Formats: sequence, C-alpha cells, structure tokens
Amino acid sequence: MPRSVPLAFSVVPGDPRSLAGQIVDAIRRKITAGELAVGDKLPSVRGLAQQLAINPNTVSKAYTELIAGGWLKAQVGLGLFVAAQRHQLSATERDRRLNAAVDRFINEVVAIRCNPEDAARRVTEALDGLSSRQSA
Amino acid sequence: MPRSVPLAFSVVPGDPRSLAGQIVDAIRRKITAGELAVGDKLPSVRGLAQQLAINPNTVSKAYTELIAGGWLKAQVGLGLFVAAQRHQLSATERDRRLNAAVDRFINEVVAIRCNPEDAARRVTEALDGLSSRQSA
DNA sequence: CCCACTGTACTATGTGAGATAGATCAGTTA
DNA sequence: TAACTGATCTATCTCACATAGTACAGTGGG
Repeated sequence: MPRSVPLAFSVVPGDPRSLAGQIVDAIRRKITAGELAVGDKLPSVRGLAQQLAINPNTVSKAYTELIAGGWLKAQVGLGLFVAAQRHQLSATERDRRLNAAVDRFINEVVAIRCNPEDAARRVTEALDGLSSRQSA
Repeated sequence: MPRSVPLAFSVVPGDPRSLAGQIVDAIRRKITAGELAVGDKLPSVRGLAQQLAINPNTVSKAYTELIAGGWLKAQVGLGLFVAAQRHQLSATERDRRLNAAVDRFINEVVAIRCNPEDAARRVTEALDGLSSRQSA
C-alpha cells in the first residue's frame, strides 16, 4: 500500500476562488512543477479535508474536477493517483482558452494602470520558471 | 450640454464576470485605448441601462466603481465624464496587485497545459498593443 | 469473514453575491 | 415647471458555494 504524498498547502476563505478551486490550482501547479510525479498517491478525501479543516465534499469536488481534466486517476478502495499527462484539450480549444486568459490578464493590467512593459517582464519571468525544476 | 459618446459594447449573462464587472472592464479599456478622452461625457445611468437591457442599478454600481477608481467624475444633474488620469494606487499596492494578476494568469496557463513560450508570446503581443492607438 | 479504509453519490440547509424592481432625494437646465 | 441627471435605499429573487449527514460499492489487512 503506497503512502500518500503529504501536500503542504492551505486554503483561505478570503480568496476570490472557491475552496475547491484553490485545491485544484494548488495540485495542478504541484504536478506541473514536478513536486508530484506520475503515480504518486494523494491524500484521501477525508484525510485532506481534515488537514485543511474543511468539508470532505469540498475536497471530493476538487478531486472530481482534477479527474475530469485528466490530472488524476481514481481507484475506489485504493485512492487517488497522479495520472500520466497527456493533452486533454484540442488545439483550437487550448487556443480559445489561452485567448480568454490573456484577455482577463490584460483587463487586470489596465485596471492596475501599471506599465505594460513591467507587466510583460513579470509574466515572462513567471512563465520561464514554470516547469524548470523537476523533483530529483 | 455636451453630447454623450456612444458606447459600442454589450454584456452577456454567460460571462464569469458580473454584468457590472463587464461594464467596468469595457469602459476602462476604452479609456486606456484612447477611444474615450478626458472630459468625454458618458451615457446616463438610465440610458446605458436601456441600451444594454439591464437594470439601472447595475449600471450605477459599475459607474460607482469607476468613480472610486478615479476613471470617471460624476456631476449630479449633468452626467458622468472621463476624469483626468492619475495614479490612484501606491507603488507597493500596484506591485501587490500585479503579482496577484500574474499568479492568476499562471494558474490558467497551467490548467490549459499550453506551452509557456506560446503564452509568453501571446501576452506580450497583447500588452504591446495596449495603449498604442490614440483617437485622432 | 470482518472491519476499516478508499472514492462516489445523494439530499438538505445556510450563506452571500449578483441582479432585479421600485421608490425617493437632490442638482441642473431648457 | 418639467424633464433630465446621479445617488441612495429597501425588498426580493436566484444561484454558486460550503456545509452536514447519510449511504453505497470496492479494497485490503487482521
């Protein structure tokens, strides 16, 4: 019986994202960063709920979304595991979503009234450091 | 009595943003793009509400937010006008918000599983074309 | 076999944001 | 005076979110 990998993160009620959304984002980024490798076992629904001090249903919803996105695989009675990554979205769908994400970001940059060059530099730096570090 | 500048945009219920939020975004971008110049008069609360087929209160909320952000100035009995732009946020506050915006964007890029280089190129292009065109 | 764990599914309830409806008040101007 | 302007207020409706509780099916150690 494989031990589940401890997930070091927390959720906060003040965040504009829902609690489930925060969990989804956190786990997606850990997988992308290599903190979670393919085949790794995740904390159980009830275990993570207790750790985060939230309702098990909320954790279950987050896991369900991650399964739907192809990030996790579930086995009843065994647990949840990081799935082998493969493209889930079509090229046109990815394109559509990327456009929407860029548009949202532009809206925020406009609202902040910050220098566009500053914004470009910051986002480029952040994107460069996305999948650079892999777990040894 | 200055004529109000016609605003060509629409709001849709399916958007994740609220109706008021869509109005705020649209007007901020029009001002930033130079489509609306300082001193231009905007449609009245009731007029824009009728044009967009939504409740006047919703338009009023959007305008209130734009006034709070320093984008518009209101004169009861006269109307709403584009305000002279000046920095509303402190440098540290702008920095904090830009960080948050970048983080949200990164979350979306991760979720899409698209190439980080593609994302960087797209967002840079969009930022380059932000305040380039001024109304002649 | 039994029991404790695993994920999944369902109903019910409370809360808060968003949008609507409707009314009222104050300022401006033809 | 009349018709516009923005500002403000209460009330109501809907929906997403989180919660609570229950139940079911699959897995594996004792």
